[in-house]
Amino acid sequence: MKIALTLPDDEVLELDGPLPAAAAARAVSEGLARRAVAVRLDGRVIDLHSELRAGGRFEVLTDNDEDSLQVLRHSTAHLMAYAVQELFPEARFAFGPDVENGFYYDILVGRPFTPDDLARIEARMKELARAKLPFVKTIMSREEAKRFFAERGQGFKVEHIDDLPDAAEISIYELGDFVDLCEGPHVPDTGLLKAFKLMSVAGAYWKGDEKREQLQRIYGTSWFKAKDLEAHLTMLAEAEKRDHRRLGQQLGLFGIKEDAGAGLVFWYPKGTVLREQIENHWKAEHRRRDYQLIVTPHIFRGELWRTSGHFDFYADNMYTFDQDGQTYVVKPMNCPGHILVFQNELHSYRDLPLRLAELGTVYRYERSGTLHGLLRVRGFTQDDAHIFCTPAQLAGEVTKLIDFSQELQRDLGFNEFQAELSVRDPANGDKYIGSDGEWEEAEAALKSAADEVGLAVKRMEGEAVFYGPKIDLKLRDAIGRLWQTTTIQFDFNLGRRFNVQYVDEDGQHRHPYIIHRALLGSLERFVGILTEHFAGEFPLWLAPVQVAVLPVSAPFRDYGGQVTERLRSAGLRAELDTRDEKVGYKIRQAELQKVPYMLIVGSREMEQGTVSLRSKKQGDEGAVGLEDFIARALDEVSRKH
RNA sequence: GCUGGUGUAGCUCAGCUGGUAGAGCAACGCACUCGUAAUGCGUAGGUCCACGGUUCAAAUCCGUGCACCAGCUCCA
Repeated sequence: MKIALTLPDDEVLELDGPLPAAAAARAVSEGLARRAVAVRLDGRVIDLHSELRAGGRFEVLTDNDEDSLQVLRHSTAHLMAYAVQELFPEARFAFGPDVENGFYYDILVGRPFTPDDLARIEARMKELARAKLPFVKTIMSREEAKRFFAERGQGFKVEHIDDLPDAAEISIYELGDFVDLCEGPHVPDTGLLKAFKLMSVAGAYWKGDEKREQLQRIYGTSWFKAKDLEAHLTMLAEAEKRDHRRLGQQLGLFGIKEDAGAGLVFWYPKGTVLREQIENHWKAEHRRRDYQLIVTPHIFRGELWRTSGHFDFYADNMYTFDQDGQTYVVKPMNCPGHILVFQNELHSYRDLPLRLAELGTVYRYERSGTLHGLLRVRGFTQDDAHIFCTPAQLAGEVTKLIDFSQELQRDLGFNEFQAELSVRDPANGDKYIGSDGEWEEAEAALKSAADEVGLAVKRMEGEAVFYGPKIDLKLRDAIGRLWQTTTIQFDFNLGRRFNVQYVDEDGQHRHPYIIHRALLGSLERFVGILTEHFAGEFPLWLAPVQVAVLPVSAPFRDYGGQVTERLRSAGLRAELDTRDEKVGYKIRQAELQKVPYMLIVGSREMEQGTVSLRSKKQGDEGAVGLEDFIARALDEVSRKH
């Protein structure tokens, strides 16, 4: 039989089939075949050993292809499982997929893996890899496969087979003495597995279910080339250096105090300055866009949370207390408060869209294991707003929001964003509040708004919360990581529950649409991200200390004092280092504190009325006039970068 | 919440198999009066996370709780 393969350049290659994919690759090009890792047929990646029985779009994948990395990583997971099986014959294997940057395998063994075990496993993997063992695929019937794994005590595999759809082809892969249930694909042999490293071990549940067995998950990373592995490890080291928890302490920005409680953030003087800059900018930008800023209480009576429905859903996560026979709730959200403000007067359609904004501090009980520095806390300040609008205003408001979000975050140093549109789970319809029509309308508004600002949106089926669809924005930081910040959510729930109304043109009372949104997410989380993004070297307008004035020795303190005072009167945040230390020491301290500018003053400067400028970016820049420096610094502040 | 690890001076950490604690930085004092990433000497500083247990003796071993770290699960 003839098999027609359409190559990426649209050329069609006719071959006698069936034939192994590797042979087809050789027919395309010998050189390419030597570098082949797998092939892609009609979009599906398959391994080189597999027989081609039909034609289609055909592509040979080399180590340059992103899909090849996935194949490599999944194959490394098998190699690891093989090594584990040899060292721990009683091991029972669960899932072992590839993930971003690597792979893991969930394994059940009688005792915890130690770092020492990981070293042994890795060493054994290296030995096995050098043997260039082939990955051999075999198709089995369902019953045969179940019997096979049952005989070997691999209960998870048997259970997995039962979960596979009836139509699924059941295949196993042999790698030396290790046999695994797997649909593939894999690299041809272990010779390609060279640049890998086992990273860590952590607990994980069988099928992600807390009620099922807890397994040990070994994480590893795997690359085609040693230098890629190295680059990855360097990136991880870089991320560690940027860790906001470490920098928060080193730079005197923020921290968490065990005495006060987990997940509760203390903002130290310098961190408070940083936060204040962000808050001031945030407020100014909101006023400019016709938002009205409000302040609402931190605790509300329990009744309000019954009305809002939060008690039903989140009682376990709310901090409550009783006083005078009343239950109070420390607010976990600002919404009910904003609704009360809206309802303070009767609104006309002419008032809409009405935008209420608040830097509202909320508290939520989060499970202890989920807490993480400033990124996941129990008390945080949302940069919150609620927009009350008519159905006709919906799409326009969302467009404005997406624009606003990106503009605000660009001001703060981020330039790349991704968006996700979370919609209903069609299979679980009655979980949601609001009519089909409302959901469709809201979804369309979100989609068209994103389109209008040219933002690509990934549709997340079933990811919406019960009260409405939402669009989330993620930013990409300086070392390529994505962080979710902005969320724009429709709320079909609160308007009804609180019976929020406005008077329309025709005199009828109608429910406005409510959009709930946070652009930065929370100040705590955002400052954590910001700190890692800039590695603590904040742009001048945000830097807690902008200028350090360093007298060369004691006689020049007075002159340094005058310089400092002038800087402060010009609106710059300057500090004078009066310590009895050599100038080299003071410079080092200012460098470690990541102060953008240092002004060194001694006899020369005092005589000429200048300062000697040293910038964090360029080092020694020589003598400059104080007023010239001030002009330059103020300009930099106003440009925000 | 779960699995594993960790908790020692303000900070970063050392302290082997049990014999009541140590370094660097920071702080403070003295000397030096200093020119672009650490001047020298000295002083002070600890409920070894908390509570209970084992032991003649616990920072060290055991239990419980709390906190932190890596993940899992969760995140209005």
